[in-house]
Amino acid sequence: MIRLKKAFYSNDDVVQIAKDLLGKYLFTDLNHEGKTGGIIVETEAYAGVNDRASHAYGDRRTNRTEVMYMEGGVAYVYLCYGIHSLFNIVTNIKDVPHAVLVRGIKPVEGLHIMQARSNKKKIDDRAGIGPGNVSKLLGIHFSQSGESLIGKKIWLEDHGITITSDRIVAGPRVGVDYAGEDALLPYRFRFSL
DNA sequence: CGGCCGATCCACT
DNA sequence: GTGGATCGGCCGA
Repeated sequence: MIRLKKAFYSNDDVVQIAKDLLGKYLFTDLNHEGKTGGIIVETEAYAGVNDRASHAYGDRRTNRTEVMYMEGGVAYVYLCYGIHSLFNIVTNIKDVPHAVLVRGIKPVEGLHIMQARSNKKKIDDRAGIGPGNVSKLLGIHFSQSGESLIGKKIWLEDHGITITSDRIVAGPRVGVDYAGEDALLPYRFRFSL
């Protein structure tokens, strides 16, 4: 297994990164609660200032979105619907606000810890589907926006799983109807185990 | 300062 | 299939 390094995140093709992230392992080890993680099974790419679905559309620099303008390899986490923290992986170079939303994981590591964090009866392969659920199981909170993905709290690993393009299903992103034509872009990627 | 709304989830019908 | 929960961020005044 190899920890993903800076170079992986600094690539300028956010759509390619969103596809490459499928099959990678996402781990957290927060507040000494123990290591938790799973395999990324669904992602969405958000392509910066020209993407109407992105929070950074039109070069909107605010306190919240400033994290997306950091050099690739940090977490952009924000509150959605007043309840859910959504976890994104910031990519590209400094001042180019690209990001990939992690929409689903297959739980693998620290299942009992995830169980305690969730309201679910059982942590199965479906428990990590949905971006709100990803953060909930991993213990990620929007206050952790800006956290490095090269550190010891949140990180990604390559375990040699390769998802060939014929196994990847692409489609339009979820919940972005307001984005006009950009809502139709096939920037959502999934695969089945 | 007030009002609107969202990259969602879950319980309930 | 549907509607309620719930609150920070953004924008206009």
